[in-house]
Amino acid sequence: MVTLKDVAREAGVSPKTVSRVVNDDPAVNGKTREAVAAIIRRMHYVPDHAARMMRMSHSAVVGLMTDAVATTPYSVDLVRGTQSGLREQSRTMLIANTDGDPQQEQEYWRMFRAHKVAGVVYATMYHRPVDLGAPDFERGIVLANCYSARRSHPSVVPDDEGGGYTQARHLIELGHRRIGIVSLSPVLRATLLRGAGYRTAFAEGGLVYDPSLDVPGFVTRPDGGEDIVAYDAALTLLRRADRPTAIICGNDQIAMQIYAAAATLGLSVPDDLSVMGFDDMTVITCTLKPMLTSVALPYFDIGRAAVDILSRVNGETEGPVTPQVLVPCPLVVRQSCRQLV
Amino acid sequence: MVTLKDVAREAGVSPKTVSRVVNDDPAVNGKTREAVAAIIRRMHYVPDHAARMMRMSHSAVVGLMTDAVATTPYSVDLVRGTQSGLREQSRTMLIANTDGDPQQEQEYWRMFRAHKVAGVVYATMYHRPVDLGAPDFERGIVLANCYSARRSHPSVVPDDEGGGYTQARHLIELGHRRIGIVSLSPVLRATLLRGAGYRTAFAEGGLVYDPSLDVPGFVTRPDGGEDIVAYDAALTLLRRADRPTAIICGNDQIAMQIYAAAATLGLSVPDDLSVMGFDDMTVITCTLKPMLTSVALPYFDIGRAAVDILSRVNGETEGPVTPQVLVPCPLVVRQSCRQLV
DNA sequence: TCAGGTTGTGACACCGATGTCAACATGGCG
DNA sequence: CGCCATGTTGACATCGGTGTCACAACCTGA
Repeated sequence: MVTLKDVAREAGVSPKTVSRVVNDDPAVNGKTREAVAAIIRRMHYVPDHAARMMRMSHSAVVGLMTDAVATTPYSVDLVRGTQSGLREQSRTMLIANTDGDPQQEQEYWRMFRAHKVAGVVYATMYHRPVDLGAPDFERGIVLANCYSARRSHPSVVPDDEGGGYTQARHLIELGHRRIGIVSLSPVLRATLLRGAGYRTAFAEGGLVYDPSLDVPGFVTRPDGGEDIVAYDAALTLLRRADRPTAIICGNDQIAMQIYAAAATLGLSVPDDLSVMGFDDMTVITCTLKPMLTSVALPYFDIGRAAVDILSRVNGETEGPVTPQVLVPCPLVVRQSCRQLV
Repeated sequence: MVTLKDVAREAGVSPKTVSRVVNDDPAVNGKTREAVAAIIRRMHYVPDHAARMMRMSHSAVVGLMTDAVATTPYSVDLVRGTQSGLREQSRTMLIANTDGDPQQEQEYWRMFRAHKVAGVVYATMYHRPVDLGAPDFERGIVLANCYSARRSHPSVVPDDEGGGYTQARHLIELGHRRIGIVSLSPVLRATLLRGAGYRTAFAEGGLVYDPSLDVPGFVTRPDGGEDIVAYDAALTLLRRADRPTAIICGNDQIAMQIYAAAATLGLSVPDDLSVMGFDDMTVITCTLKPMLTSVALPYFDIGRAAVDILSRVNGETEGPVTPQVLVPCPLVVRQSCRQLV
């Protein structure tokens, strides 16, 4: 390990002066600065994070605590967004994945304290309320994709209601009047919120909401897992005499099964049936034929926004700390929805 | 911050004794130990990671450097596996995502040095050779999903050749004699290796390898991106008079398009056509109707193995340091391949 | 009873950086 | 010429732990 002292000795100055150069302290003579900087480069000196942190009493690392988000394909973008935001602050990220186990979570809170992380982004896989207990933790905490029922921490969540509205609105604008819905599991908050969005759009467009056209595409097994039943649900919907001309899906996987059901019945997407996805998982949306129009779940932006709020909570950045940030879910138009004449 | 000294004062012992209790040093009287432990709990004392690290000169954190692996749905399992392995060693993980940018990578190497990480797992999105340059970094480095052309670091890679063999072998055992292949981009190492696996299995089964049945499902655009063309490729294959009874896919996305092509031609999977995926992305494999038989890319195991090797490289664990570990790609049988009579 | 060993504990220096404050050189001004 | 402002640098203490070594108290066996 090359240390500050080594550099100082080599440069014939005091350690403090080297420290000044490293930290861009203006109170250093130009000549001295360059001489020292040259030696730093030559010796590959890298300041010791631990020592610095000890002296400064907080670190340039932010903790990311997740239940499973970091490890499911659904929402890795949240990790990317968080990292991207941190990079701009020259910070890095310590990842803790609890798998939903409270004991692991406890451990990781201790770990974060031990590391004196500058703050924590607490993210969940599903948009849902959380109760953090009292993780005696002094620095800022921001919730991502979840929110505190007791409003104890600021949160950043996707605008599911707006997303639902966007899905329905787009189809209505294309002239669809009979629109089926194959939703996520009814227990999810997202389902509830998007439902509200559909109704608003329907009302605006003068459509009546028909509950018989609104069916779940996932069912919960007794063991807590989920089974996708969108294929069968779609078959039922599409065999009706008054079958819908368009189907709104709770996610892109459901859309995949809708495509399959349509194929089974000899219906063409989008000629006979328009399909609207949700999540915008490109692995699916860009692989389906025709490519799937979807509404993106803005995980990347959620991550970035969370980091942003975090630095405000900690007072490192100017700006108000809003208790909840709603991140919009943008429409991504591809080829699966057609204009009705 | 509660410090060691605070606890010591409260307990009426020296800081060193508290330190001993924290570190399970046996040279502490039982009574003293319990008294101190009680106070530690009461005061919520958590040892300062930075101070400890400074004194001990290495940390309990391992760096995970990735080009994009941490942030693509394909391989998050690698992150999970790494974490799982580290957890058993009571370690944690600092994540660095370079997006393939050498400058960012340079920065992150510095960052890892500054953090004195105990080692680095260097993972890539695609199975490929890498050249690390000379990241003057003293601690162990293990490559995951990639390997050093100059054999300068141990690596853990998927057994693509074995995976290809498994795909072909399974279909041959089911009685298929005409097998089409829709592969990944030919520039990928995986494509090459799996091709070798196919041939071995074909030879063993007495089949002749017919190049006209082996077509790429992805093409590289001039801008470097990739377009999936498996649908069209499959249509061509399936319109032949002597159409194959089974198709081996380079990944599960390709399989999705094969399903679509089959549906277009009125062919049923698996009655008229068996389809074999690769990767085992459950988002796809369990959503397709019928569910897709695939060969799993064992990212989780690769992550775990990498951590394992890393602790050997650093001499923390007994065991040989093998220059390259091949992790098998297991067959996951579902409903898309049928036994021919 | 005493030499020699074991156990339990504390004093102190040190890891590598930075904040504080003092010291020194320089130059301008009355 | 004396004095103060300004610019530049270094000595030293300090952050929170742990390694080293000394030391006291207690045991053991001759």
